[in-house]
Amino acid sequence: MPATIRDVAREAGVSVATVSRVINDSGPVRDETRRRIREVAQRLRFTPNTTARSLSTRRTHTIGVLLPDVYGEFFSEVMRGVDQTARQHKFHILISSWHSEARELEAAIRAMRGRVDGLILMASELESATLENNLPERAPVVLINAGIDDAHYDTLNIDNFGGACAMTHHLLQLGHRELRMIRGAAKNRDADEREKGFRFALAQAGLTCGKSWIVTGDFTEATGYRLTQELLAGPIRPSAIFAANDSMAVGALSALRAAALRVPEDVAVVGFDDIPIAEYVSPALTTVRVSIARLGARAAEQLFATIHAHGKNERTHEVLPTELVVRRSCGAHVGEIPASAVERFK
Amino acid sequence: MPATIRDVAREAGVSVATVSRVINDSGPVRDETRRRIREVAQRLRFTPNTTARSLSTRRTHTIGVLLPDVYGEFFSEVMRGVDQTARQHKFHILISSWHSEARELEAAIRAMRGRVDGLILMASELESATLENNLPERAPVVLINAGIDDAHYDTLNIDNFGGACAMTHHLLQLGHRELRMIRGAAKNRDADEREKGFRFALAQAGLTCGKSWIVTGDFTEATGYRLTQELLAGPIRPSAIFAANDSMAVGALSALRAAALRVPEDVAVVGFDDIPIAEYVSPALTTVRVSIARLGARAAEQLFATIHAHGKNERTHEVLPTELVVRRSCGAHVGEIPASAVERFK
DNA sequence: GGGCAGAATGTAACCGTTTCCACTCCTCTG
DNA sequence: CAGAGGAGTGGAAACGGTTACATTCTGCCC
Repeated sequence: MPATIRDVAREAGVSVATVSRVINDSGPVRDETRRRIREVAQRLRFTPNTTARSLSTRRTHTIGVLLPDVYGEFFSEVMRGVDQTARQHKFHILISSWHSEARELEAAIRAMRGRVDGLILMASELESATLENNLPERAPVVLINAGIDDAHYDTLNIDNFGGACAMTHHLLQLGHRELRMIRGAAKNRDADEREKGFRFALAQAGLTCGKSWIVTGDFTEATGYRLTQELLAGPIRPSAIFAANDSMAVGALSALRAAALRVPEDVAVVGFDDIPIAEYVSPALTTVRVSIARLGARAAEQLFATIHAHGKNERTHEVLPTELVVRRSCGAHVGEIPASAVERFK
Repeated sequence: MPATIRDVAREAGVSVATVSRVINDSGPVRDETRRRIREVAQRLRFTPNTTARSLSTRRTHTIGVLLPDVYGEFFSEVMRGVDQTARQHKFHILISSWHSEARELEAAIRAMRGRVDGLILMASELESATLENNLPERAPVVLINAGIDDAHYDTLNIDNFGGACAMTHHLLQLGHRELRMIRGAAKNRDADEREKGFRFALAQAGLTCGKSWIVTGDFTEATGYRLTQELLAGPIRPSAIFAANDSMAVGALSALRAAALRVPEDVAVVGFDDIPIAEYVSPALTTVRVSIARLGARAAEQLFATIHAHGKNERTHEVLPTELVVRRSCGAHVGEIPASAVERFK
């Protein structure tokens, strides 16, 4: 049975209030008393019971993170960022993922109630009402890549549109005209925006997006592979394939190799995300860099700002920039394989 | 201010005890009463305060997961498994990672105290005493890939030795004699065991492991790349490079390509882990499959078993088997690129 | 030396549950 | 019909902290 604050108080010959003051460095305590209490606490191996403390203070010192489970590489990177920031603030992380179903998401949100001081929610198919109904009134929430821009919540988005736009523009500049896109999962916000960027850039260049130019995958290597085969089976051979994420691009590379086509000479391939592997595949992948860890870190920072301000601060709506990373797979021949990895989180 | 059990009790004209009985389905309550209480609870949007509940029951319905942060791909896969299992048991997951320093690990363990009912700990450089000192007496703990086999804790390990052994044997059978290994981080248990397997298989074949045959990396693509360059700079060209994980193997492939060497014709390359990308790189990577998600799931299952048995059950020490996955990079030419991804977690 | 401010400390209520125990009705049994 | 036993319920004590408020010390000033 671990020691309680009362044990310490008794042993040190003081009241629990004084012990509490020493533990939390709140209120005045004479040096001598403080020293004695510290000594006793140490001897008794006293650790404040966090549950009791939470009950009393109504703060858990914990944030919740709710992620869709699809994103493999994404997942760990986001968490890396969140974890770093949380550690700085001495907060803990309660994590949960949900699997496609909206009802499951609701359950997950509800389950976090009372356990966390705030929530980071990554959900592209989310409705405002879902949140309202399942959260206690105005709990601090940061939405990552959410489908809604509710003024009540902080939001954080990746500049998917801009990134896709830039990439498409880049391909067009290289002379590619038979562009194809393997977009991400249906109804996924990231996927939608990347497609829009693609279309926009085409339109801007005065090109019409052919009907069969866009096919729908689900962000996995496997669909990248399969859909590339489909694209190759079409009447006109694509000159460039823009996969909506790197995993699918890797699948595409693989399929092209199997079809004995050279990249980038016969077909260019580009991706999105810049996952670590991107610079090591052959040819090194031209892609759009998104600092995923940064995303997690920013989300956490936003959340802590709101938590500390007791929600009295302004809501923010941030869009993280993306960066075009040109390697060999697009045919621009600018990049070379770096001998050392990029520091991925600053 | 959310409704409390007292509000419900008052509104329904019963005592809190009865409400509690209805909520938890404990003890007898007349149907009519139960109905009324349920109705009131719903109307008042009553949700039991988990903190208060925890304080009273001394159970948090939460498990802690402590991971080293190095493993990128690993991380998310382990969590996938843990999450799945935790969900089934209706438990929550408190997550934390520590960064290399043992002291940080201790702090992390202590921080979990009181917040969780049990702990999954992945730590290869862990000492028994560290645990004893920082945990409350005999809390349920499952150690993954721990350096210790303390009889007091459940342990779960990957058959690193067997896997590395099998892979080495495979290479030898293909006729390779100039083998090299890029081992994982120093002092890492996985790395150590894989190296042992490598050495053992060599010895068994009557070969002596040359002094410069083994170089030490840190599990990242970058070191795989750099160390391969080093190996190539040696007096004798390696005939096969065994990277202790797939990420480093990918780095190796990249370095060989840069050196204009063909894989597997000039040099064979094999890895360990079978991360998703492995079958999509070129050439597809021969590797050792480890079901990482399975590892997480098993760990969680063990933990729940112990939690539910209040620690009265037997400690278990399980070793998860590995499987040789032969693709093209070793030169055996057996594999082909599958069109659909393997279902990675069952 | 009395009065007083402020520091140091103590008392006890409170946070929202669970649960032990006591109590009241019933119903059944001998 | 007395008594046992069980179903249904309520009262109140935990659980282990925090904190508002009360009280006691100190030292200082006039």
